[in-house]
Amino acid sequence: MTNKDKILKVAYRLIYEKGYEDTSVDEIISRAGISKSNFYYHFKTKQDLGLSVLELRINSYVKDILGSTLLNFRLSPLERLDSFYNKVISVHEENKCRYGCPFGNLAAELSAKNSIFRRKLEDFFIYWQQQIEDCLNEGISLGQFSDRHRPEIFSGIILSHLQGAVLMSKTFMNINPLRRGSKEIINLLKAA
Amino acid sequence: MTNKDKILKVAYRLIYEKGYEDTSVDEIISRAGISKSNFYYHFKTKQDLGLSVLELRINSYVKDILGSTLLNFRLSPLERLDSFYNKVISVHEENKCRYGCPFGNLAAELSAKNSIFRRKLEDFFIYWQQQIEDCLNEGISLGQFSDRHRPEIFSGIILSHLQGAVLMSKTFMNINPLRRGSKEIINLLKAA
DNA sequence: TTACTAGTACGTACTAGTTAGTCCTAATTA
DNA sequence: TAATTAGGACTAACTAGTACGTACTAGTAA
Repeated sequence: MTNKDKILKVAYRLIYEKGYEDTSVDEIISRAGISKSNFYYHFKTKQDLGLSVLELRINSYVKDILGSTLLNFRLSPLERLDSFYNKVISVHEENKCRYGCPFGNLAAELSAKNSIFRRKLEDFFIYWQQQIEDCLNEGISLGQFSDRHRPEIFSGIILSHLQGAVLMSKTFMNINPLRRGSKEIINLLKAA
Repeated sequence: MTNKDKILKVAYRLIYEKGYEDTSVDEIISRAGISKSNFYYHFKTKQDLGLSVLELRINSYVKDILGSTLLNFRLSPLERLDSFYNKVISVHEENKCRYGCPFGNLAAELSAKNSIFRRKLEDFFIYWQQQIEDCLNEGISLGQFSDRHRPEIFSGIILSHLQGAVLMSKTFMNINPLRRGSKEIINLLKAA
């Protein structure tokens, strides 16, 4: 593994667990076991690294989380949404609900004071919501979901609720807000 | 106005707009026009101040925001919930959606690393959700809300969604996630 | 020759928090 | 009445530590 990869790997975890500002370059290089000059050889600034880490997060989220659930087109729309919620729940349970959503955390911390991070997050949220909307649309045409809820609006509710529920689960240190909320949303969608 | 009140007033705003860690004691005393030793005369530590500010926030939120809307019992349950959403929307529009929810922000920033803040926030969120649940229960018995949604569960969805929607509105710098989401939730509740 | 790595020292700015002591008022005491 | 004491409110100067980032030397490997 190259030193650059070591930096990215360490920062990937630290920024998620402690937040961006609270993760220092000194701690990253110490944990990666490399020199500071080497850090600044690979990354122009701390923000440069932070943005790289965010892109990595997005890519691996799309591939590993969404790809096997919401974007797994071998599943039906209902199965896709359901498995997505289950996957998110199991990830947060593994972390004892401690860390919240990597994107929501960065959005809360940085979107007011750093427009570059804000725009990257905004783009990803828009993409994410669009995937939910597509799932809802297909589910409605297949008769799996009630047509009472307009996908364009309801996808926004699903994404917002997910962000808030993960935050509540983190604050309560308990998966129930996310588990119960997601279950009820699935029920709402199924209800005729 | 006493120096202690000046400190509280300045910190009240700064902690909301910039977050807790990003608000330094130096900036607080500089804006309040007092000395650092005076700060530490009135507050044992920065956290001591932060907790005082959080309590102030909670009290004034209950009094000024909830008191005139969700807890204004001269209004019907539907009017209470509707006016609550409208109030939250107008507050965030005044801030150009920049700052997010004062409680959600602190929860995202601190609940993983400071259990005192976390518990205070948890208590308030529980209280908040209970007030929503009471509103839903009364609305159902009056026939204003559909009995399809169990208040105990749906109040959690409303609170989580609100937190997430405010965060999305902050990230998008646009009130629509909150406005459209809240409107749809009201519709869901009204639907027979 | 170019890419990469280590090490060390440093600069500047900022952080929370401490120290020792001043000023003023009000109560107490001779 | 006059001296003394206690304590609240306050301050300038300081400590000790951390942050990001830079400068420079020196070395390794494809």
